[in-house]
Amino acid sequence: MKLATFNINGIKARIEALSDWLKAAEPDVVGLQEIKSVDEGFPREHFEGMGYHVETHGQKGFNGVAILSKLPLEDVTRGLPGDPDDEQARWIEATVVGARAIRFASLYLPNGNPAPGPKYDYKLSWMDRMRERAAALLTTEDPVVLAGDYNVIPQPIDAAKPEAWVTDALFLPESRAAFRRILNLGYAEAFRLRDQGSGHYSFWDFQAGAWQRNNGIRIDHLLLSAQAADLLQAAAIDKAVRGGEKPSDHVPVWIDLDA
DNA sequence: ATGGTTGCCGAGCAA
Repeated sequence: MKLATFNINGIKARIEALSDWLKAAEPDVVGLQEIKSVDEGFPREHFEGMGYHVETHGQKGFNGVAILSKLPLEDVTRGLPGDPDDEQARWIEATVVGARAIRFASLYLPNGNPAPGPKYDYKLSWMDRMRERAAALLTTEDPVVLAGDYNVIPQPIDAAKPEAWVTDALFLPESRAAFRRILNLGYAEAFRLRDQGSGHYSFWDFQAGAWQRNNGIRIDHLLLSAQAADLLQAAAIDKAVRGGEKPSDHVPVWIDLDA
């Protein structure tokens, strides 16, 4: 089973690019981020026509997450628990019903810039809440896959120019420590499990020729519970998507599970 | 330091 995460940066602007990638890569399950659309505005029928079940958790103008799945989705929940006043659409969960059920989340972790400030406080408190939810998910029997735009550069090797990010919310020690605390619950970051090398990125800024200079960062991750990690066959980044027509600033990251 | 770009929508905000 091929499962992916893809921050598409606006579903309306990315219908073509996303559809082209779906046809080429044929993923079974995709977590989307930054759909930047309300649920009613999401082109659900288009992707249903391509053979996917569609579940969305959107809001007007920005944020918004979704799950596309060729297999049926059950027990869909929307929103990250822990703060009833949080109205930002950044989390959706569902159980993928295949030969083996998999609990899958699509998440859009807050950017947090500028740091320090209220946006950074929100990022860190959101990560606390995510850790609580990630811990709760480990008490179930099913393999767990937490896929999304984490807005965290885990290590210096995950940036072409780590020195340019030292004061950025994506790379501050507190952000990286909060990410490690989630891993330490018992999650493995899939790409790092398979590849210890440097120079692999999932995001290149639209500005300042970042793509042309390969000035990227790796911030899109799939976290696997032990049961999921045991099934891992492959993990990869579809870098070439960034060079396509009207690309997102992120590219898809995917895993293959023996499930 | 600044500016550089894109998408949401129709003015700035978010990234």
